[in-house]
Amino acid sequence: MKLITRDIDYSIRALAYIAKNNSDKISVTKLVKETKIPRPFLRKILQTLGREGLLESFKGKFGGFKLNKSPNDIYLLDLFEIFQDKFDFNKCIFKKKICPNTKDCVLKEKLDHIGEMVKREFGKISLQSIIEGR
Amino acid sequence: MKLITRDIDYSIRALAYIAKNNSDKISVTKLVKETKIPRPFLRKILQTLGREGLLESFKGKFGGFKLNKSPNDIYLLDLFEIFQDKFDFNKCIFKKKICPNTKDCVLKEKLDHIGEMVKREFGKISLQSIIEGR
DNA sequence: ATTAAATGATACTAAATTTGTATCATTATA
DNA sequence: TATAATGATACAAATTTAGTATCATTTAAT
Repeated sequence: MKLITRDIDYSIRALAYIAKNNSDKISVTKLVKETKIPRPFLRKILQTLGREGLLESFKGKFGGFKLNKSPNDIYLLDLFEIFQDKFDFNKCIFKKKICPNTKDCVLKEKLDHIGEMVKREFGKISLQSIIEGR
Repeated sequence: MKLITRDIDYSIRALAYIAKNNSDKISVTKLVKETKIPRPFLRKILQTLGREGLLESFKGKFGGFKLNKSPNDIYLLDLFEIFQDKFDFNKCIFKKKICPNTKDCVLKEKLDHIGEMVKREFGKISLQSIIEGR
């Protein structure tokens, strides 16, 4: 079990670099040099972050990306919701079948509760705090 | 992201059934009927739970499994440690390579902290509490 | 003794998810 | 007009999770 996937790890590295240099537009080419993230994967990730409104993108020669929000307003939770949450944080393991152990679903309640707790913590971690290392 | 894998879900269902009928030895055949868990998978899981000391096993005809501990002394954390923890809860995403963003590893610290929190919660959920539905 | 019904150990396979690649279209600047 | 960027999207590889199969050993009843 990993709390976050690689998408999110890479997103943070990229966002952190962009945030530190936010006067310029930062191209994928630059980011690849700086972060060693595989290029096409990084491109896909940045495109997603653009669509989701975290980054502003500029096409054409000398194009690139800028933050679309303050690093104080970007949270790990945002990334989690973009990249992981769609896969249902804690769906019942018996997909469309009827769970034969309905009674035991207190477990689901408990896990949901823990899931919410994790998300609350993710909601406390801002990009700014990561950049500052606090 | 799933907080627990199917191994663990199945383990709980099986353990709960065994706990409720702990005067008898319960065979895999019986458990499959009751829980609809795929037989060979369940067998593998129970063998593991045996090795790990949660279950006592009886070979031979009319053999089966019994709890080796009180349901009050079996926690979700035990199952987590048996089935998931070995895969490194929160290992750095750059495996053997040097992480090019050392500074950003405050992130790892934060995630580790959340991981510990999750485990603490797992440590509060006993088999007994699941059976009772509280 | 023999048979039936169970677990032990362990190797193998399939499915799902995660990670990463490739390509073609469009856009902006020099 | 050439170049260097992003947008969209389909595809492929690697890893992890889930599930199967098989052979050996044990136990109880007949």
